[in-house]
Amino acid sequence: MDLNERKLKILQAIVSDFISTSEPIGSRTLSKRPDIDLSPATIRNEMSDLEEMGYLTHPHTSAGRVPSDKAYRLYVDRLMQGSDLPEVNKQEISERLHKDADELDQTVEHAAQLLSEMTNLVSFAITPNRSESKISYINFLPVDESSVVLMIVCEDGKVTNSAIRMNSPYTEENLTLMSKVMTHNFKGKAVSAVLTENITSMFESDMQALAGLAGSVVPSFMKTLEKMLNVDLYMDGYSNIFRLPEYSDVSKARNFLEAVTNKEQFTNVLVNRDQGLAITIGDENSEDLKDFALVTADYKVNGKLIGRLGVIGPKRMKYGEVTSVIKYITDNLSQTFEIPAPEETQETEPAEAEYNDK
Amino acid sequence: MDLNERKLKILQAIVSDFISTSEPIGSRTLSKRPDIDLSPATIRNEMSDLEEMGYLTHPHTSAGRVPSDKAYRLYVDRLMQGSDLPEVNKQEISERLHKDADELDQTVEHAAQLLSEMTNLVSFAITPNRSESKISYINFLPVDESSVVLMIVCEDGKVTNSAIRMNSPYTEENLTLMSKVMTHNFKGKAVSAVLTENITSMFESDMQALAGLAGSVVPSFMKTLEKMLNVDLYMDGYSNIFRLPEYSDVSKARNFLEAVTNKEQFTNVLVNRDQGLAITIGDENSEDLKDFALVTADYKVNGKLIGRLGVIGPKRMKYGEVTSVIKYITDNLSQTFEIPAPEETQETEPAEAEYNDK
DNA sequence: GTTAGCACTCTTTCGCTCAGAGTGCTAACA
DNA sequence: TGTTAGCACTCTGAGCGAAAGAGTGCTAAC
Repeated sequence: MDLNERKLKILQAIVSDFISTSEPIGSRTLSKRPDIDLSPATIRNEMSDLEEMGYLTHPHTSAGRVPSDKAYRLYVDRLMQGSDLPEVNKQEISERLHKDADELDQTVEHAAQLLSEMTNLVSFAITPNRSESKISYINFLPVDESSVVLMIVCEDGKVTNSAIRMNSPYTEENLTLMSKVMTHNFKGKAVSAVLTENITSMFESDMQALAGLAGSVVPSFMKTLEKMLNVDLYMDGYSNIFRLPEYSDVSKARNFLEAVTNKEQFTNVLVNRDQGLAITIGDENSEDLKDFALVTADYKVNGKLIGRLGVIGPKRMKYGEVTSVIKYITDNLSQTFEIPAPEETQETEPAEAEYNDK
Repeated sequence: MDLNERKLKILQAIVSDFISTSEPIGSRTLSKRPDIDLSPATIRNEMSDLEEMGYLTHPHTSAGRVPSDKAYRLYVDRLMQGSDLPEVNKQEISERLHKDADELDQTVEHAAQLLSEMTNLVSFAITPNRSESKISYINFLPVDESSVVLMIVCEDGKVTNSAIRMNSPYTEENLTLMSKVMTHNFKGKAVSAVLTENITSMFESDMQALAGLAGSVVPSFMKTLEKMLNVDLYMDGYSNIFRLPEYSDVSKARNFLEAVTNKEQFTNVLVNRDQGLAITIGDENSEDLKDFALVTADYKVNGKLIGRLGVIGPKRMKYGEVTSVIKYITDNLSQTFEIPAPEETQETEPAEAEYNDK
């Protein structure tokens, strides 16, 4: 038995109808669609075939058909038409992303908010692992007698800092020296590379005076590097899911929330997805997410992967709309932060003028 | 009619029974309690009085009594016995908070996690507004030709940084100069004070060369200061609420989630609470939180308010347990980060030894 | 002042029926 | 041979009434 044109047409109709209604689709309903000119009986035969082939299931004998995970996959790969985003939405996205677009992190949060609003699903954003970021410099700054701040600046401009409590007194000169020694040793190296080095041995060859500081500083330094390997997860729109009929059962809603608020586990899932636009449906996901579908896309700046944005929701998701919103937003993000773009930035002109004046 | 001893006893029994069962309490149930030696009929009379006085309500004629907000308030103020935390729990709290206790922010997140686990409620933590933090120094650091990082260090050791995209080329010397000028002007001043100053005018009297930089830098500086006024909100345990029978109705659960995930609004509520241990119940809260109870407590370091931790849940909350957990955790947090405490910190001894070796 | 008794109310649950939706199969049709 | 009409059958879900259970309020007696 093969998937001929007619079967595909019926399958497509079932999937898209089910996506919008979340009700099992019966043969009579389908036969009324203008694009399907077949009698209910014929449709029933085809449905029966499709069920045998694993594309449809039956909640119970006298219910209509429901798409299987396999059907969603086929739908996404071959059947759905990628809806083009209405111009109004495009405009709204652009406007809301450009307003306050000076800080990447904040803009990404706005993007996630926007995404959950426009899709009515739960959205998320992660920053990539920074293990391959190169260190630009390292600075220790005095705070008070017993604490200093460690600051690590990467070549990509990302700054990480953490407070260090000192076990022994320090002088500002020692701190400066420490900063210089460490910067000298680690500048240009990737975070992951530094983490595997034997740092303490480094200080033996260096100044004796620093050894005292090193006792307090090195463990904190290592911890801070490890902290840089963490992926930040931002989520939005939790309550959206409760508007969907499939979660009118509280225990289902709770399962969803539990899967999704287990940050560590969920982050792990997100980190390990394919790059670019990735859609996973039902059993393509890990066990705890097998009732859901995820759509993610990456945004890049100057070709470098910066982060990942996406949504999670029920398998009967408007894949076409969702992917086009996500793609539009990630593309927009990428453009906004593209660096070699010294075009017509109107606001800056006064500043330039001021500068040239003097 | 006054609240005599017997009425109080009955009221206490009703509130505490209702807290643990969430079922309306009938006169017969109460009469079976060993500590209440009255017939159902007598209890009914008292209940009727208590209802008239506004402490109890009736879901319908043939249902038992349910405490009103007023009753919860009385219960919290006068009737409940503050349960002392079992030693096991105390130990667990101490252990889990001290593990990895070098970074305050992270420890606070752990504390909130712990809190939601132990209370089975939704927990949250906020950092205080830093408008009165004093600036210690300001630093501009080069990243690449077109971007620099602005770093503001406060006297309390908190560091805020943001990326600035430069509209015009800069030299490292200029950056350093800029850092010095700004540090000189703002050191020791509170963030809120700096925000009201006319910064641009400051530069007129300063170096001409800096004016060019100022065009890019000053707006970002102001934005960063504003960012410092933001209060961070961390939340945990969303899914706990779905285990409670009162949220078996999805629409109620959704209302809860919506009230609580509206970060801006919810943060606002949390910021404006009384200091110290604060309990607000039902209509003591704002309209959108009128079905819930909140318990919050502050943690301080060296007498200075550092942050606030708490839970939100149904009004029938185990106030005794919850407050003792929260108090124990906040006290513990305060102690952990108390600075002039160079006592027996065992973990640091190896480091010290290492130091003495050399 | 307390209590037993009783009529009354309201909710919840259970079983039942019935309508509706949909299927699968068979037989007829083009 | 593929398509369709017809029909028996299945299953769900809504609606209904009865009955059980919980609890009250009132009255009258202790």
